[in-house]
Amino acid sequence: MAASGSATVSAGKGERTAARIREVALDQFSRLGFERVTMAGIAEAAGLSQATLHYHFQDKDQLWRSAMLGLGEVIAEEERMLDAAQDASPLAQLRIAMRFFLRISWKHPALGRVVALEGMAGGERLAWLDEHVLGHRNRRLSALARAAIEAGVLKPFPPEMIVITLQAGAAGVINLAPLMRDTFGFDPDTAEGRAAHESLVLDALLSGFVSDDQDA
Amino acid sequence: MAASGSATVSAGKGERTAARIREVALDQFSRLGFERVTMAGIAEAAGLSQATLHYHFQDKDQLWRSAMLGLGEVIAEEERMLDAAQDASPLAQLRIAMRFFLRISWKHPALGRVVALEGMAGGERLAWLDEHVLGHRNRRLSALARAAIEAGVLKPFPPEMIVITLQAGAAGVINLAPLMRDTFGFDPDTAEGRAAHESLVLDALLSGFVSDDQDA
DNA sequence: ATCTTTTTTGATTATAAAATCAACAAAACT
DNA sequence: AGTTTTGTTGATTTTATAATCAAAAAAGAT
Repeated sequence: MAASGSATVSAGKGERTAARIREVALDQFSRLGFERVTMAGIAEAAGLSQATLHYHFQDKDQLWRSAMLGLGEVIAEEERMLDAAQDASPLAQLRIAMRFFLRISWKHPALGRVVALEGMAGGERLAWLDEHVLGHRNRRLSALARAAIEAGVLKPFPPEMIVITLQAGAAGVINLAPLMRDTFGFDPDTAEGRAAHESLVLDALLSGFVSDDQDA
Repeated sequence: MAASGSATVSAGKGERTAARIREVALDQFSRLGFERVTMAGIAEAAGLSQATLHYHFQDKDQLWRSAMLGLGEVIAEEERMLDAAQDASPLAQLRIAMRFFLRISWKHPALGRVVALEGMAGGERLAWLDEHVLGHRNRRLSALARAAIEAGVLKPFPPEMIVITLQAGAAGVINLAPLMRDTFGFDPDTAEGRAAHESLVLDALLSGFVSDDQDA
């Protein structure tokens, strides 16, 4: 077990390598999906032997879960931001959430990718993600959308669909950056690209759902 | 080689089983991605032996390509529809394309899934898809968006981003139906769900990109 | 400095899936 | 009918990858 004579501050060697493994694993899992990723590939990218991975994580499944919990922390941060804005209007909170989603999605593109990958496939891994990482936050956003509809400031579509469409639309340009490069020779991941994207999401994507008699 | 004494009309036995294999393969590949799918699994679902698959298709890669060309035909149909509407305004053409995209996406959910899956991963398969299936159509839509922007009817964001956001947003509810079921207990794939979704895409998602001084 | 625990590794095993092949069956052709 | 071509299969080989393990190296404690 973790014996630490000195303070909890400096993470022992073991915890540091485990963290590095998780980081590499999250990147690869999110980009390629569970089965395209190999333990050997992660080991190589992390500069370790394959056996070391199995020392720190029982098996590939455990490593996947552990990597995903890293995303959980990012989402928890978003939720704290929403807590701080609880007095704002539902629409204002949604805008805050979307803006934050963009920021963390560019910083941790793994988030949107994982949602897309596992959200399509269904199955056990999705159920686990829903329970441990995504579900609470998505239901919270859905409740905000419902409140905004009831207040007459959002168009009356199923709030679940609105939330999913907003996220899928916002993540599209980030997730599909490889496709955009291939198809258009256009790389959205630049300073100007990100700025244009933020404006596009807030001033076009989101505003399309705002009722016509409101100001966008 | 294909020796057909009688007319080209009746596809020989070989072509019929090849078609069945392609059909099963497309469904599985799009749902699960390339590596989660096994030749044995396809063979079983098609009621054939694994060796038969290798008789009709050299290897798994060839089978994948062949299955993807099935999607190419669906897209070609969309392009013919656009050809027929060439005199309409760019915005009207985009609306037509979106409506058609929704129809085929609900009918062939493989399309959006494959785009999401390979568009994120990048690599050889994406490059192949871009060249043989997706690229032409996406660049065409992008040109329409650019024209609409120049005409002042769409907000001035990078047209490539607009096209990707529209498609990703529209496909979100379809692709992520499993997630929606897990998270919200909400199944979008019903008659009412599809109707609400079509309206959401055309009257909220797309209209968000229309300039404010235009009528949506 | 010595001992103990933690961490890492090379080599090996186990397993699952792709690919091959020789033989057999069905269809098409004369 | 007999012959050739096309299609199908069970059994086998090959290959890629997850998982294990005994031994070594490094870190930490006394």
